Amino acid sequence: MFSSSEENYLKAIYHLSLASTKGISTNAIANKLATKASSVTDMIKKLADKNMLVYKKYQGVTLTEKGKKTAANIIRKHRLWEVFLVEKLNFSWDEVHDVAEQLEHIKSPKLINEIDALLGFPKYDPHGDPIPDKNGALHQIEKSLLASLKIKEKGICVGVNDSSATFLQFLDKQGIALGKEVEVVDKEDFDNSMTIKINKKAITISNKIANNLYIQKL
Amino acid sequence: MFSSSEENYLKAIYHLSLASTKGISTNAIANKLATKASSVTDMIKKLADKNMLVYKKYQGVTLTEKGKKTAANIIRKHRLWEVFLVEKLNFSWDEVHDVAEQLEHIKSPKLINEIDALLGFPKYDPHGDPIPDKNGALHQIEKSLLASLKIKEKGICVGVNDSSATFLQFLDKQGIALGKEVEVVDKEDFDNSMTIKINKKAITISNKIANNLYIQKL
DNA sequence: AAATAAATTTAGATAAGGCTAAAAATAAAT
DNA sequence: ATTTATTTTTAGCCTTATCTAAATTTATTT
Repeated sequence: MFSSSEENYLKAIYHLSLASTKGISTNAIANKLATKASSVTDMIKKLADKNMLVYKKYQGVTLTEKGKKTAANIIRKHRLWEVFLVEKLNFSWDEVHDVAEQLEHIKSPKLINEIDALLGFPKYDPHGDPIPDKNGALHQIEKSLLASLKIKEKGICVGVNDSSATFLQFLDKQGIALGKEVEVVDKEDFDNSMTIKINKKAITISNKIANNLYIQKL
Repeated sequence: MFSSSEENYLKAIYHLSLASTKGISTNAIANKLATKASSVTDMIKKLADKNMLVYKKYQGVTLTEKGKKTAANIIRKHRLWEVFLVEKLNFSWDEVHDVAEQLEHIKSPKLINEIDALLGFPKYDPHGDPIPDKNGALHQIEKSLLASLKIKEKGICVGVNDSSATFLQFLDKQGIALGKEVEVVDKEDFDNSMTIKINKKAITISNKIANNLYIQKL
């Protein structure tokens, strides 16, 4: 059994591993968890003792298969709870993160399996992120950043790269939601801003926005 | 904000206070929480500093109004989660306690209010215990221990005094459930066992059983 | 009322998780 | 190839929540 703190480390390392093939550095973990490098060193020693990851001094860490599976299971719980909050409890997608962050640590296999069933075994969370299955496998769909689309290309909004409340609320205000169709109308070389058509209306968004919205090309 | 540990102390003291008019002793708390008296002394000092209870050395403790309200709110969460688990997630009444013990510490007013609404604002948990309202008020119904009924008296099962899995499973096996009608057919002076009629069948139960089942007299 | 028993508190330790500051190792730059 | 900068680790300390053992207070007996 793992403490909430250990689980948070595993989750952070798992997320960092997706974006890198090399070992994950102490500093990267410290940064992700808003903690200090010295604290990370202590914890990764502990997780290495528990065979959750491989650690060689000064070389960063790599999750073992057991570590990956454990982390994926926590992420599975987090994302299933997010779906539950939105689908059953009238939470909006910008309100779910902090609560799911607590709920993911509840220990009860039956609980999460029943939640999964109640929701009809969803495959994606409210932000478009895939929900790992019971074995920890992820079925990622083909998706591109909106920023990478060329003029005239069309696609469906399928996910966000930033789940902060401010960004999500901005999308709400602009009428941008998962499942909606967008078309790139124009791109500006100077600042990489782009004009897109969504809800039959043209709106202009900055490059920062376009770099945080995932599209499935049509 | 309170730690899970602080919340558990408040809850334990609240429960003990219901069964006693005097201050709650250090030992009683230690016993309830399966911890040591010295640990209790430390914690009640901390809770006294936070104005949750009044503590005078060697004299036991009494919850303040704030302490009562805080404790009632935790119990409210516990019991609402129990109802949720039984009503929505196919848990049986002997499976809910440990999970609710974890869920009661989740911090999110919106979460528990939405759960309450989803369940239709229930007034009792699966064991027949009343759910405190948002102000911490309990609406206890009139109930008696089955052991106190005389021969020929009838009533409806409305609660249990012991929520352990073994006791609840025993009740299941005997076909005893909340809402069912029982009649005392006979009582044995020697061991205080009694024969009751339930589900149109007569069964004999020990005094220990009869002392853990609450009845609303008819 | 004094002596014994029981309950409670204090003192000192421990473990988990985190921090700061200093030391050591690795990486980058001249 | 040294020097400098950055990263990582170690060492020592803090807090929370425990515990054991000893000391103290209250309760109970004789």
